[in-house]
Amino acid sequence: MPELPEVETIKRDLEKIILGKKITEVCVHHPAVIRQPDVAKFKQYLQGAKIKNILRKAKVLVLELSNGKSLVIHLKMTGQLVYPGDAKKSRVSFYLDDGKILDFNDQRLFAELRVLDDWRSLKFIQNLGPEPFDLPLAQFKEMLAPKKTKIKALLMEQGFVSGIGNLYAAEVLFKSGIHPERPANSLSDKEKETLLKAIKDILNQAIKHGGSSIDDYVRLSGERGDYVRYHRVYGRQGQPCLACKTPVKRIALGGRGTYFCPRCQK
DNA sequence: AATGGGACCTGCGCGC
DNA sequence: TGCGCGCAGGTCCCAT
Repeated sequence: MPELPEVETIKRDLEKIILGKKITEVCVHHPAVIRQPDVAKFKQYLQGAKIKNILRKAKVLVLELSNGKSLVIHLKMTGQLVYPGDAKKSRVSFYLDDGKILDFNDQRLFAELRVLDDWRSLKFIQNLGPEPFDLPLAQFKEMLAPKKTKIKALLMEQGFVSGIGNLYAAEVLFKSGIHPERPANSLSDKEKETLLKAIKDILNQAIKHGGSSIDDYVRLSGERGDYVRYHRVYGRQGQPCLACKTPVKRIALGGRGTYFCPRCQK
């Protein structure tokens, strides 16, 4: 569930709270989430290291450490970082030199934790398309031109643009008045412009409100993200469109729940 | 090349 | 009450 705005929110929360702190001990309660290297080395590389820098690439968090290595975290769907934690239902607990715990939770065990020498060389990172905020309109138009794929599927492709998932894809298409099944190359120049603006606007607004707490996502403090209040279509099937009162429709697109207004989105 | 489906997992809410 | 089932969606992988 965490998409760009949620991960960015966590990143900013982490910067305020744990930047500069030292990891004194790592307790791995569920080894499945440790993807690289093995658990013993994972712990060894982290223990005693200071958190020197925190960054986000698409939906991935990177904690650069004083020993030159990096802790790379992909929360996937149900991953959470919580501080201060109590190590009760966490998959991994990071004990910090302030005497408190940074807990990593993940109900469904999809998340991926790695310690790497060079996070930039991770294949997933290498394959990422541009971040929407760094994307000029001319380039966006060029990128869409040869694509026949349904626009919503394309927006969610991390190699195309990075950071957008199912929820924000639905919201930006509603705001743009574009039907999720439109072939990407059928969008007019005007629509492409509207769409890129909607992407930037909505992601920015969502960051401003600390992201969207739908299922598991919470901020570092455990607080919920407030952007749910501003959702127009996501999760609202059968309810009246906030613009025209037509019931919001839900279809399956690429196996994903897709919400849209059949009247406002053409 | 693009699309669809399954796999990875678990907990929740639903209908019976 | 309790069971089985579908569903939730980020990403990879495979088949068509």
